[in-house]
Amino acid sequence: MLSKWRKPLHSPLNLQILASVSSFILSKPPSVSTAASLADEPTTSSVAPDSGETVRVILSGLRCLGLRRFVNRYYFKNLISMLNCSQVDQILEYLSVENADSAVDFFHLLRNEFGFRHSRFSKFVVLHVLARKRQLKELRLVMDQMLLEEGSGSAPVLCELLLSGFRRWDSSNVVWDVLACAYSRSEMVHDALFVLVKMKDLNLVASIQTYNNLLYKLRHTNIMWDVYNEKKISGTPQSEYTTSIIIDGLCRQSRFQDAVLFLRDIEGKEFGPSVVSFNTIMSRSCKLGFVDVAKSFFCLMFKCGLLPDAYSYNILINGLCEAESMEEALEFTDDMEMHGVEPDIVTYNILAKGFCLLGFMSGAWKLIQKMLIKGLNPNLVTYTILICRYCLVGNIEEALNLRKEMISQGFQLNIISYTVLLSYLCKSGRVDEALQLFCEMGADGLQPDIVSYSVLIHGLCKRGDVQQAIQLYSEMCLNGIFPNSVTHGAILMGFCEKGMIPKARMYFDSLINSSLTLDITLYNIMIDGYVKVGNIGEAVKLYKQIGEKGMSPTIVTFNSLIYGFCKNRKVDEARKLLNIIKLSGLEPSAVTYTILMNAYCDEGNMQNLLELLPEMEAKAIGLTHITYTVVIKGLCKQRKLQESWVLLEEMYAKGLTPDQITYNTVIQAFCKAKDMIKAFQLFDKMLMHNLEPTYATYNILINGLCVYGDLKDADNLLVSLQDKEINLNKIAYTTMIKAHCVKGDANKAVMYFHQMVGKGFEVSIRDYSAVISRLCKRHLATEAKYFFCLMLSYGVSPDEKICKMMLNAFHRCGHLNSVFELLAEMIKFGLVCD
DNA sequence: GTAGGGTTAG
Repeated sequence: MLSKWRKPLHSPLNLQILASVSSFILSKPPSVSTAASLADEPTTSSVAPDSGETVRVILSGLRCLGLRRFVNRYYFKNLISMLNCSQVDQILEYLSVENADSAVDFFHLLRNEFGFRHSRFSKFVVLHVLARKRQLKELRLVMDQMLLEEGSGSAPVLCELLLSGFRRWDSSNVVWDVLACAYSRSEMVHDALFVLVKMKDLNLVASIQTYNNLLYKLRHTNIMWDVYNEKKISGTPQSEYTTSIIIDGLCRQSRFQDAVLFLRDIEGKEFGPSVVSFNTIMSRSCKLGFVDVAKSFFCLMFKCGLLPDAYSYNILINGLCEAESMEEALEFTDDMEMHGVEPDIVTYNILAKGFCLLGFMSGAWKLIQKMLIKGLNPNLVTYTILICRYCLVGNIEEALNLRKEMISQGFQLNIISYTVLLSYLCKSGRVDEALQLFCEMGADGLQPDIVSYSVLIHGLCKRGDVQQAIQLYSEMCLNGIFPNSVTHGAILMGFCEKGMIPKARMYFDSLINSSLTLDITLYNIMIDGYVKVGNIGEAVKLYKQIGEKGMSPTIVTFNSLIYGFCKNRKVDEARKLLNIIKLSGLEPSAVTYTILMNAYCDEGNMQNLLELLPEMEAKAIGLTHITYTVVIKGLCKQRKLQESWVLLEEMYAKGLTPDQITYNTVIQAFCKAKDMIKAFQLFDKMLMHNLEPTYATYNILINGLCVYGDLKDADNLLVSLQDKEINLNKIAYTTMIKAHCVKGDANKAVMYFHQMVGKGFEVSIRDYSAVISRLCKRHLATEAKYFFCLMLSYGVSPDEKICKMMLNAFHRCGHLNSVFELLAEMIKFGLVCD
């Protein structure tokens, strides 16, 4: 009864099963004594059927009834639910010979309806059955499921089992091959390589699909060549994808020249350059910014007798759009049509993005009209491109409206479109709205992924909510999504921003030591954390470690170090780093120069500051709005107010948008120059440009009026702001209080003090101290005493300094009773007095 | 082949 494809069963146990099974098939009921000898373990109960008997009874039932009817019988159902792994192994092994279809069905039935956890042996039995039946799709599914359960590093165990238990099974080659391929597909590349080595030992040949898959996964490493050479030796026939994967790999390894040589080398061979290979190299050329090179390859395709497909055109059009050569992109679109290749939805999306990049929203909309006329409907990508654009220019409301429109058009947003919205909500500080949207996403039935989680975790950390971020992080892990270095970077930054440097460092070390997340950005975040607290020493140590770990610093690394030296007033050291940047083959950025300029500005060294500008120009590094602000700050310091105003105008002319800090800088300078009229003109200009003034803007104006203008005007300004329900921070009030104290108007000071407390601001001993000290200086001892009592009534304990100030004032004003009262209070508070 | 996430400056 053994079929030809099947290895002979050799273990004694299997032989016994087989013996009993054949007797069973011949309709002879198995004797209890035979059954007992088949049991894995001695039966302890005389009522329950022993193991071997159960197996035989089930096999008998299956044979007589067929699976469906069998499982509907209560008796059998009950029996199945009591099966153990070894019994299932026996049943499946038998069925694989007798009735392959029912082996597979029985396997699935146990797993899906009985929640049975199959042994590796059972899984391999079914995999071999599927391989024999050439049911490759299902074979891959079962294999994927198996590897998901086995996890990384399981290859040795599985190979051992294949070798010991299935070596002579038919279709063993297919199972080995699918195993290698599944490991590769499931990102367990080392396991895939292990299987490949074992296959070579067994003289089994892997399929080209497996080789291509593995090559694809390894295309960014040198191991790619080992696999490629192995494939050549094994004699596996090439496919046209193999060459395009190699070319893609070389491009990704920044070996563009080698990729071109490889392409040239394979010309004329059986699988010479294909359209796919050309597309790959064109795509890479564009990504490297060499659109012209891509164009030459495009022409070369014709010369090689190949016709570009829609992909080729789209790649080139996309490259042209990204290089902002919109006109040429449109020309190629026409050319595409002329050559009988119809522009598809991807072409239109690429062009729409091109218009968006140039800021021509109207162009994008017109294009969509044209697309509709051609009978092509916008898809999710089209909408996402538009949402991105609205967000980028800060118009999140319009982006959210577009979401509503999408829903009304019957589109369900996918994870990517939601993540765009989440990201920009977080970036503009609207983290709570992002969390709300995140919930809506879940209600839409969308599972958040690593990117959407990371966006929110980052948003929370940036806001200082590390605790909540960690909660979300745990939730993510519980959902089976594992953090990557981007997620870790967010948490690390959260610790740094909170000033929890030792904790950040511990976290950092654990990440770096795991070597799975060796990432330069993590170094940059940690280095920046150190320099922000002034610890340039540790920052430099980490910088040195970067090289030791075989990585290279980026311009961000250097910028943070330069910032650190500047912060420690070692501007010369910082400047030296500028040369080291150039020696490391990196280019300084606008940020590099801005940090240095700011340091020179703080030193009052305008000459050095201004000398950097032509250097930037020579390197074609554009000034950012922050660079301008720093230059303006420098000019303001030199009281060159007119020039700074001119620069502000120049920014608009150059398409840069001055922000609140730019305006605050110039406004403050005009205040200091007692030119409150110009200060308020700038304030109006700011409003005209739809710039929301910050707390600092109001504080600067209030302080300006208090110190350099008329205090009454300051009172009026505060009232008018309060009338407009504009939020002010504590500094606005302390400024007013200070000014009135200095002027000696204690009543007004008291009034603002009460307003400040009424707004819920926390008032510290320092705030009381500031008021009391000013009042004491003006010999207003009674008023000072009022604030002192107020402080005690709010439960704020006095310190020695404040008491001494008051004692002096009382003495000077001859308030002897108050002196004694205060001394009594001081004793109560345990304050020593001489 | 088109859409999403991280680090630096005032």
